Amino acid sequence: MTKTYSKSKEMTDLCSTQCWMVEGLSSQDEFKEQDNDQATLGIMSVLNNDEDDNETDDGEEEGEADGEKPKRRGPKKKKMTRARLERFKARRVKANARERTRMHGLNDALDNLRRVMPCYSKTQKLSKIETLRLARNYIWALSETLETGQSPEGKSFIEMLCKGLSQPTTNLVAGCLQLGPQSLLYEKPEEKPQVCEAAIAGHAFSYQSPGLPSPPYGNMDTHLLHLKSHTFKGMAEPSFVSHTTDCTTPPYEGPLSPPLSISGNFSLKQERSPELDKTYAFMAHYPAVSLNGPQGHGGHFQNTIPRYEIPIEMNYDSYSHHIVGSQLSALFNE
DNA sequence: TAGGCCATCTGGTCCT
DNA sequence: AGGACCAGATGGCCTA
Repeated sequence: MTKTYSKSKEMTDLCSTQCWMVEGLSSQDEFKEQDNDQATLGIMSVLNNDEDDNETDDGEEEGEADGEKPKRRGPKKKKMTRARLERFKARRVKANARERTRMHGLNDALDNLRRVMPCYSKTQKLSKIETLRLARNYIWALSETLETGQSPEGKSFIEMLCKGLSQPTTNLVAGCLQLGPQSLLYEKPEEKPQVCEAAIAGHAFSYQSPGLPSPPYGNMDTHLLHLKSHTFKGMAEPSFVSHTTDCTTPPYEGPLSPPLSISGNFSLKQERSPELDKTYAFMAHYPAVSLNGPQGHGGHFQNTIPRYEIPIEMNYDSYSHHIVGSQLSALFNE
C-alpha cells in the first residue's frame, strides 16, 4: 500500500487515475481520445475549488472515506490545481515531443543500418527486427571471413546471412542474391538440394523457390560460374561446387535461366514497370568494380533486368572498400 | 479478418 | 526538476 511518489507517479495519480475515473470515463482510452484541451477541461471540471497553486494536502480523504482501509503512507497526493495541471500538461507535451524525436533518431539510425546491409530496397524495407538480425548475421559472416582468411563460399555465406531470418526476409535476401531460399532453410546438409553437373558445366540451374520473387533470369550459381576466379576464387572453384555435385535429386526442370553476362549488362537503363520497381528494386549500396577491370567511376552493375543489380559483386567490393578494409581487399584481389 | 509492423502516448526508473 | 531511456498499451495500416 505504500506509495512512492516519483514525478511520474505524481502524474499518474494527478491526472490519469484520479481524473478519468472521477470524470466518469470508462477507460484510459477515452481519456486519451479526448482532445488535449478538452481533457484538460475535463480534468479541470473535477478540480476542487482550490484553484490557486497552494497545493494543499488532501491526503486524508481516502482513509477517512473508507475506515477499513489502512492509512496510506508516503507522500500525500496533491490536489490537481489549475496551475499544476498546466505544468503537467506542458511537461507531458514536451516529453512526448522528445520521445518522438528520440524514436525518429532511432529510426534514422536503423535506416542507415539498412543501407549498409547486403540487401537494400527503398520500396521493400526490412522490418526493424529483421534489419537487426540481418546485421548480426552480416557481422558474423564477415568476421568468419576475416578469421578464416578465406573468401566465403557463396552459398554458405548467404546461409549465414539468412540464419534466423523470417521466411519473407530470407526470400528477400535470397532474391536479392538470386539464390532460391529453400536451400537456405535446410538445417541438415543432406537435406539440401543438390546441384548437378549440368550446373557446373555452365547451365543455369534454379533451385525451386516457391514464394521467391526472384525473376527467372539467373541465380547465385549462375553468377558464380561466371565469376572470375581471382576475385571469387572460393566460390567458383571446385571447392565450392564439390559439395554440390551429387545428382541425388532430379534437376530442376523449369525453364533454364539464361546465363548472366556479368560484364555485359552493366549500363542497361531500360524502362521499367512500376511492378518491377516495387518488387525488385534492390539497389547496390556501394559502387561496384567490374570484374573485367574498372568500370568507370564506380558505376553500378546492372543486370538485364533493370535495377536488379548484382549484390554479390557489390557486396564483395563493398567489403573491401568500405567495411572490412584492406585485409579483405588483399584477400579478394590477390 | 487475423496477424505483423509501426508510430505514438504514457508512466516508471535512473541519472545529472 | 527535468531529461534520457525503456517497455507496455493502443490504434492505424497493410497484407495474406
